Amino acid sequence: MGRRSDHTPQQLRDLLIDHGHKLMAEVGYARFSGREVAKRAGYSVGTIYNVFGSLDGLLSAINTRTFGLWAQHLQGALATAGHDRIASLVRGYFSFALENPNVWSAIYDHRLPDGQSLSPADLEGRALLTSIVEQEVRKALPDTVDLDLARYSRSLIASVHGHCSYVVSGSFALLDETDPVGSALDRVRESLSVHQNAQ
Amino acid sequence: MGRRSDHTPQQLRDLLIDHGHKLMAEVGYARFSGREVAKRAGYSVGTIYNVFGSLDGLLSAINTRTFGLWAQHLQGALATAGHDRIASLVRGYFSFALENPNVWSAIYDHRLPDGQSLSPADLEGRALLTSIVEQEVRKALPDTVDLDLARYSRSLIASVHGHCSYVVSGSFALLDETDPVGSALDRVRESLSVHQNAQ
DNA sequence: CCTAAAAATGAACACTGTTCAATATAAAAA
DNA sequence: TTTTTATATTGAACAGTGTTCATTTTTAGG
Repeated sequence: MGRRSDHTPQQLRDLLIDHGHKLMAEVGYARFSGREVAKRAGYSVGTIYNVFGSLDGLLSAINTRTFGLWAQHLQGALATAGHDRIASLVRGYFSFALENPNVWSAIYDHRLPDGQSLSPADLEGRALLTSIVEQEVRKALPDTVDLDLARYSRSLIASVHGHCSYVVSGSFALLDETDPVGSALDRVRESLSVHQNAQ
Repeated sequence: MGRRSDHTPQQLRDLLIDHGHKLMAEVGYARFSGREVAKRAGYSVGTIYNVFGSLDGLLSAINTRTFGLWAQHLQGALATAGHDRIASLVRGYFSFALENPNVWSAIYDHRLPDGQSLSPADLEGRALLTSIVEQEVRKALPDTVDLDLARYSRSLIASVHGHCSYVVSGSFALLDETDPVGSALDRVRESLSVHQNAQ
């Protein structure tokens, strides 16, 4: 076959990402299969390579979609937040991961081969999440604070991420950790308080 | 063949873990192969299943060995530490990961199938690391501090872990993060300072 | 209607994890 | 010493994987 008229190139791209994302949510990174994605989309294996160049390309696109959903989730949490927006942010970070463990984990499970890096489109699709956090961190600190806010925000994200990844991977379950979200939030608050009170 | 006399059961176990750990260091989790481990050890595929029950069993054992080496690395760092033992600990955490990225990442890449959990032997082999940190955190705080030190130590580990995993996975490289170890240490110090000064 | 360009295919290849009947070996019994 | 028994080891078989690419099908333009 060739040049079927049932999908434009863009539609085909989206279709494969749709089915890929669903499959990832169902079975997780370890059981993910490119062949299965093609089958579900009604195309054959080779099409993935025509459209994305490689399986890594599809996986990157799937994960970029997850970043988008995650950013939406955070914006939803902030929209209904009270005065403590930082708490809403941290809770939103965790709740997305816990509600979507397979696609969330896939973000960190997938690593590009040495030398390769994400496409500009993928990078752009993932930047929103960081910028949301940075905006809230800025609001939480006095204008006079002497900090590289981009760097500092990424560091806070890293702290929360560490807690979250222990929860999702199950390392914390074993240790009877009852409130990992609370611990993460405590660490963030401690750091913010240091910089709020600095002169 | 059967009952070869060139290795005792324990020696065979260790031999497979040796070669498995080396292969993991060379190629990383994604390219790891049980067949290849067996071949290098001079045995056939089935032997892995005889000895470890499953490939997950071998992978768990390999990762437990990594935990052991990591704990040794931290003890080495503490042995030559000056007055700032917390800094040595955080730097040791990072330097092990950066010097052994493949085996370090494999700890988090490998996840047991749903319902399965680590053997008691594996759990015990991994506990040392946490206990080393807990001991140092205890030393860094006044005896009067009102904290669950086990929980609190795990939370600090999670914070450092988050920074470290961003470095090893390359997420931070992209963002021109020049000093992730410094950021991690800053967050730890901020938290400790809050509890050192509390009354 | 014909042709040229492009999209879609799927067989082929080299790998993977896992199982398990068959086999080779060592230790125990005769 | 020979025979038997128990068990450690094997590797073919199976069902899957990612990746390539010559072949085929379809569409669009002349």
